[in-house]
Amino acid sequence: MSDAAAEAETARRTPRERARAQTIADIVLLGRDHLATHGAAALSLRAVARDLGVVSSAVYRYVANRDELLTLLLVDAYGELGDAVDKAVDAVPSGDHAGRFRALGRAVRDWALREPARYGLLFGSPVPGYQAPAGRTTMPGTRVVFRLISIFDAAHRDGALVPAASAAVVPSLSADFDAIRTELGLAVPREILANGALVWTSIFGAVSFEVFGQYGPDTFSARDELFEHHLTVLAGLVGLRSS
Amino acid sequence: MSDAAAEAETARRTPRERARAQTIADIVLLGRDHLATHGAAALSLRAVARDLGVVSSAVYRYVANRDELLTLLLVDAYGELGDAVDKAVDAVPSGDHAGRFRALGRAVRDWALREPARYGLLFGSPVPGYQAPAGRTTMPGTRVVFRLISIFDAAHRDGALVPAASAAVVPSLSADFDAIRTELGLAVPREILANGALVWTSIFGAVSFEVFGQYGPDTFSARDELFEHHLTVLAGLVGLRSS
DNA sequence: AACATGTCAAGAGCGGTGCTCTCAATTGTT
DNA sequence: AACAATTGAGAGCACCGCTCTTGACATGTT
Repeated sequence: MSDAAAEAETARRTPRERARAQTIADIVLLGRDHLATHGAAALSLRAVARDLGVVSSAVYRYVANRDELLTLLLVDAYGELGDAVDKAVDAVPSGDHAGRFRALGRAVRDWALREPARYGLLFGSPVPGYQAPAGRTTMPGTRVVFRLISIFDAAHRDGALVPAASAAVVPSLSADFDAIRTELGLAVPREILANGALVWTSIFGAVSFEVFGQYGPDTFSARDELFEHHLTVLAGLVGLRSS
Repeated sequence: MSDAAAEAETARRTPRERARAQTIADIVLLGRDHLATHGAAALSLRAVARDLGVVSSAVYRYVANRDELLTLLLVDAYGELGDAVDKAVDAVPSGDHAGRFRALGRAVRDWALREPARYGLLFGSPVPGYQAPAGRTTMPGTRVVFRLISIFDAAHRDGALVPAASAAVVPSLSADFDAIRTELGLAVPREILANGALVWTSIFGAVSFEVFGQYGPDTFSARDELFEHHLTVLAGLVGLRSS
């Protein structure tokens, strides 16, 4: 056991620390509820304190300020989305790359529709005055996109990507994608990666429109089918033949 | 002149009404500034009153409540975005359909990057507790998408859409798109329309990622080129050959 | 010119928010 | 049992949205 782990273990041992960790966990849980029902911008420490059965100033013993709670909820939501995506993707055989892609897209959409307020916290307009601490949020925040890229890369290594007539990538963009390729050790060519970036943002564009109510209430009655159709088209953009 | 217009003209005539309209316009202007700097959720009537040089309760003479001001700002922003898009599209010859499509996409992105907070109000997470009155917002809110569709339709009528191997549209979706086609009097086939819906959401997905800071600060240095590349790919989805 | 009407800004006040500080009580440790 | 760390409570500050009342002002009519 490492020193840090041992220290953490010791810290967990004392009843004080255990109680403290439990209280923080409760606060996050209550904050999650409050966030889901009232939205991110309306998240109120006082309301959390009320639900916790404690006076407002007491929660500051456990959470530095509102931004800190927001950060906790952010990593909490990122983690849950990442878990949902991983579970959905892992349920599809590793050889079925198109199936895994579709599973990822569906998992994102399903989670977003189930948790609209938390999705809004992650991918909606930034909370005014709040800047997410990169050190604590980039890691959980990049899980899903890394998973998506790994699907593309695995498909490419398996020779499962049909070479499509993809648009050429201008030199300045090539530098960006080449940097990503070397950093992540990818074999997939940069043209696919460039289209993959569009696929990535397009999934969230479609999901955001649905979650944020940009489609009118009546324009689309077959929203599941619409999203499935979009997934099919997007899969084609990277050369994934639908299974 | 219609009765309503005559009535409006008469109402405008009285100095009282003129002053009142001017005050409301000032409030919207100040609210726009406040929105741009502090975000939608932090929009404060008191702050607007301060900037107006008036006590807080006085603004309620002109604007019913915070939601009312939000609605005014919403239609104001929709109008400005629509104007920017129309201007950009009209600057391209009507026969250059691909050029008009790209102009639309660029106009949306440019406006969004110029006005991130107002863009967030239109296309970001909904403001908690606020429900936009459909009767006043759907009309200005659908200008851009109608313009996009009209570009697709004009290109189709000109025979400028190269028939691509587009995915088949399932029956339940066909009903939705056929309803749109008849309602708007479109000649473009539903397969193109289905891909056009994806193009529509994808543009906003890409723009939202950029405006809301979902790309890390370092992942893409050539963002203009990335968006141009995405436009090229998206144009191909509806069979628009880039000019 | 005098009056009645309509409109306005101002102020007080309600309950809510984030956050800080002090003080007393509880708790775990020794 | 005594000590020290930790905790909750309460008061308080400045801000918010919103309502109501009051007094001043301008307007249009008589």
